[in-house]
Parts: sequence; structure tokens; C-alpha cells
Amino acid sequence: MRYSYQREVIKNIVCSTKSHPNAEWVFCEAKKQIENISLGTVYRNLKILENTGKIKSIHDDNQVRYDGNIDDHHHLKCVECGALIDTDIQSNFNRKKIIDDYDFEPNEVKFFILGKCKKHTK
Amino acid sequence: MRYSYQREVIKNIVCSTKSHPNAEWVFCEAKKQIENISLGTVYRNLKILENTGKIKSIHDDNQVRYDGNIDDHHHLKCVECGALIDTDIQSNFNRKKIIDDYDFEPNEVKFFILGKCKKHTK
DNA sequence: TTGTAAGTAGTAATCATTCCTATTTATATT
DNA sequence: AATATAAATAGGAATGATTACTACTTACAA
Repeated sequence: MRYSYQREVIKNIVCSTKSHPNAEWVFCEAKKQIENISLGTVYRNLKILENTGKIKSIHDDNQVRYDGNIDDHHHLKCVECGALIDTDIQSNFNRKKIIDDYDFEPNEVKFFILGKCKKHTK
Repeated sequence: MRYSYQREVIKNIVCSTKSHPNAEWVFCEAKKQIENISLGTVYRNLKILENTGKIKSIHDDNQVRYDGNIDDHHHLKCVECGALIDTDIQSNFNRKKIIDDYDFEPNEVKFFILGKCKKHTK
């Protein structure tokens, strides 16, 4: 993998926020540092960074969002403002039951907890 | 809500399969019964059926899929063939911990268990 | 039976994302 | 340091899912 300044900038943007941004936001931030960076470059490098384990992607409704936190973790999602909040909540499911009942070999769990963040509960 | 034959057909299609189809598939099936039905009609009615609680939607990567099973349930997803399998597996999380630790009012959990279905385990 | 507002077909527009191509650039090799 | 070259980029076109628009059709209430 050849060095690319664009890729470094993109990685630093994703890894220095907890906002779980989408490609468009990363693009806007990147333009502050590289005025003529192209949106295609942002998409391509986000995918490369994901495939090489530098960042993670989160499928949130119809948008892909990115996360610089590559530790295993899940998210709380506010239905009011769309905010994603990192949590250390563990998922515990009965592996044997899934294999026995469904003839299915489980590998990974992805979940969201939907609700309201502190800004939207009174 | 006025009666619509198109909406009845669409509802019956979604409710008589366990394949969790997307809009395009529903459209193709609907055309077998109503030759000149339009794709926009399918999208509009799927949304209406969802909003009125007749069907559910599942956000699977970047596609929306529909489910005629409106009971609370979760899915196993095969990473090989994309199949979604209904389960009665319960999600148990510590509600108080979420409220205390994250100042977040949880309401609903959405999860997938990723793995391999029986067709793809040897 | 007629009036009318809701629903539809057909098509254009939108939005996120991917693809294409001529040009630029990192870097290995003279 | 100059050069060769394959990888990466910018800019724009293309794609695919979904939504919006509009003239026409239809359910159904009066």
C-alpha cells in the first residue's frame, strides 16, 4: 500500500471524532485541509481504511457511518437526533440454542439500542 | 384510509413469504397480478403498510427489506447468501445500567446475529 | 349520478455511492 | 539526482435505490 496524504487526512478525521460521521461530512472536513480533494477519493479511502482494520463502518438506516473506535462495541441510537453513542454493553446470547434450534453457526452480533439521549428526555 | 386493490395485493405478497423481500421483488410479484402497477406505488404502499403496523421493515446493509411477521422478533443473517431467518431469541440488556451510565432512555433493541446458515456450514 | 379527494401510472428527480479516465505522485531503480 | 512505472487522485459520468411530480383514475360519500 503506497502512502497517500489524502488517506492520512481522512483517517485522522474519522479517528478524532466520536460523531460517527458519514462520507459527506468527512469530505467537508477534508476539504478544509485539501481544497481540491474529491468525494470519490474519500469514499475509496474510507473503504480501504475499513478493509485494513483502521476504522469500522456502521450501517445506520440508509447511510454508512464511520467509526474510529475499532474495539468491539455497540451503540445507543437516539431516535430524535440520530446521535450514536458508544457503549461497553455486552451482547450475550445462547450460542448452543442457535446452533441446535436453527442449524445456524453464529459468528458475530450487531445491535443498536434505540431510545432517547439526554438532550431529548425531560 | 381509502381501499386500494394495489395495497391489498402488496400486503398479501409480503405477508405470504418468509424471504424478507425488498421493494423490487415485491414489485415483480405484484406485476404478476396487476400488469401495469408502478414501482412508485409499491414503495408508497410498503411505507403506508409499515406506518400502519401491517408489516415491518428491516434495514439490511443498504437495502430495506420487508417482513410480514409483525411480532417482536430478531433475525439470523447468513453472511454467505444473505438469508434472514426469523428467531424467537430474546434480547436482555440491563435497562438501569443504560439509564445510569449513559443518561439514555432505552426503548427498543434491534439486532442481527451474523453467521452461516445450514446451506453454508459443512 | 355526480363531486371530490385519495390513489395510481409513468416518468423525472434525488441521494448515496461507485465507476471511469486522463493526470499526478510515491517510490523503486538506475 | 533523473527516470520509469504502477498506484492514487480529481473531476465528472454512471448506477441503483428511493422519492417526488403530475395528469389521470377510482373509491365512496352525499
